[in-house]
Amino acid sequence: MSQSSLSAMDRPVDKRRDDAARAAWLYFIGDRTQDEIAAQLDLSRQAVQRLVAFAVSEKLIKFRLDHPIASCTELAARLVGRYGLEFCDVTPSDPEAPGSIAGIAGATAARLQRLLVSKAPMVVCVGTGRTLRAAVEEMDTLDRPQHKVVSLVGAMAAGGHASPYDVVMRLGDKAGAQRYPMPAPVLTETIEDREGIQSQRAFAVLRELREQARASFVGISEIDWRAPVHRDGFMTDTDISALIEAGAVGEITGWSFDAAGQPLDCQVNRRIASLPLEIPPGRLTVVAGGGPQKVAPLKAALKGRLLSALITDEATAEALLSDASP
Amino acid sequence: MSQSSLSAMDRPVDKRRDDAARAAWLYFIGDRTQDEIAAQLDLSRQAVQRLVAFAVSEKLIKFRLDHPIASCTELAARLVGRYGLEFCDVTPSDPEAPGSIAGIAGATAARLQRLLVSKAPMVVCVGTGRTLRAAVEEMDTLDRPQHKVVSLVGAMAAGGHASPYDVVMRLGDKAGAQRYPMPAPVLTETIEDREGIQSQRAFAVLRELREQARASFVGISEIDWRAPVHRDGFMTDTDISALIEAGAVGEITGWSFDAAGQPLDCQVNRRIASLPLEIPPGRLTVVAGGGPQKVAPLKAALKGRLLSALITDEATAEALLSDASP
DNA sequence: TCTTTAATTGAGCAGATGATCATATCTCCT
DNA sequence: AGGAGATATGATCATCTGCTCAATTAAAGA
Repeated sequence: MSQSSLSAMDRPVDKRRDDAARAAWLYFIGDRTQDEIAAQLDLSRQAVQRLVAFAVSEKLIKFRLDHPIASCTELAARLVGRYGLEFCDVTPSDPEAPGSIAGIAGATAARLQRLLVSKAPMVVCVGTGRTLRAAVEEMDTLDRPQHKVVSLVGAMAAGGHASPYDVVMRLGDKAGAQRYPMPAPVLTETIEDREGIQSQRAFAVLRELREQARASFVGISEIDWRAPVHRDGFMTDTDISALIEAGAVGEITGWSFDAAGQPLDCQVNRRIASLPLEIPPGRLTVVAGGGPQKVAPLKAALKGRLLSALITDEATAEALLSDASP
Repeated sequence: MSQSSLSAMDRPVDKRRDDAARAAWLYFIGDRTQDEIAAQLDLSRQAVQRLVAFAVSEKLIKFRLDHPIASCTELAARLVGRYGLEFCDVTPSDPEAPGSIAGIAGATAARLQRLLVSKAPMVVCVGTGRTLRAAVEEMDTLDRPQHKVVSLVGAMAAGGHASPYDVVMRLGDKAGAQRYPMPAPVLTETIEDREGIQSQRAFAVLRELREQARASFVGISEIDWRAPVHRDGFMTDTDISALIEAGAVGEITGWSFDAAGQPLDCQVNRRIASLPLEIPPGRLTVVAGGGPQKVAPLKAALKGRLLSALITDEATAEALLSDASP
């Protein structure tokens, strides 16, 4: 008495996603109520409600704003002008949720997408972190095996466990591109360890690919006792102490810099295994990030010209333009 | 006692769109309730409700499905196989609203977008009609002054009044591209009229551009007493009678064809001022359309190889694949 | 086979949303 | 200035949606 077809039964997971996509389509694009959809798909209303929620949470259905909000545009223009950026995207922000990265992730996704849809083979470098991770989630799936996605930074802690915020692999999946992860921790135990790891063949490949890269997308973080690199176990208490001592205010791909945006010449930075922090002219270095805790790092990075393009939110943009020095 | 800035007052329309965009952003992307948004923007809850509705109706905010629904994919593959198409997109359809073009418009918009985002200068030809018009609405705004958008068909009725479904101008606006409308009615009074119009300089330009076109996007319609060309006043009762008499089942850019997809050699077609119906190899001719009334025309057009790519909905795709001949 | 645990389902409800309508406000014309 | 018509606003209510919880089913293990 089974009503289901053969192919439907052996792939229950895909079936669920299919149904969710269909329900969400009818709900958002077809503009029907959940009751109507339930009748059409022969389900209960709540089943439909669950499918729609599932589709939204899995991002089978995507929302995109296609209207330049004047105040955001203006902030972006001022940031471009003041810091000589290639471009700057400013998304609205939710005053109630200052740490929310939904908007920044969406805007970053749009930039990544625009770059990667093109068919001419291309190398794109990426860092790690929650923001980039969320951005990749927001992208449409592509199939571009001619492109190469290269990691600027390892996704392993010294202990050997992987970060859940690894970006290369996921971006590789989303874009259908070749993936070049970095087989190294962010921070090695000793300088000798770092030299050992970096003398490996795989590292030379990464360095070479980096030379050809069209753009790099990286996150940015504060250096303090709440620093993500610390929370996620990439750096120990000792490391953080040393960095704070040395005047670090933020880091990009593991490299710590001071309030003037100068990379620190300290013991910790000497053990960082990431590719060097450099923005060769002509190649885009896009920093995506926002939230109160990232204002100081961003201000420093902008001063030190550690980036050539910025994606942030309204509140952060305002803070960056306010003349109050940190 | 005014709270508004100078720039906000002199552009009340943009202000409203800005607010709507912001409210919609907070609602769909920020995932806040209308009450919360009202508190943040210092408006009443209903004002927010209206702004969100406005943003949706004006398509400031867009919904997009990013998941291949298995049954649609399969139908598309079968259509590609049977008719040797370059590609075929099949969107879900709403059984309750068989004439709805929301899905087809979205899919067509995605194709147009993908084509026009690329920066290499490009010529794209378009027809007219409700479907294409809706598709253009769904597109993101672009700025590509290097591209040229060319009309395959005039947007004027014999009486001189313009069709509200003109596509070139709107697509030109959306894409920021150069626009080449056709300065002619769809159907002229006499063959001499047509020859006169077509001997004008502007026509030669259109013909030339057509040669360079990367792709053409056109609609399709039935020829009967409910035909859009009739309803919109492009063709008279006499014309329709003659076409039905001659065995017409559908038309593309004004050119009527029979059930085998052969363009008719009749008096009406001899007075059509549109550019000729031809699909040169290597150049894409995309037909977008769906709904019960378009099944017969589509079947004919597919048989006659009048198209090289198809964008339609699930129900139409099923009908096209069912072996019942018309 | 029986038990335990986990996953699914639908009823019920509280809150969120969209529509209607009466009132207030604005605009344009005389 | 006055008034007709159009437009915007907020109160009210019906409907829609999302959540919780208890019941049921399915799955895994003893």
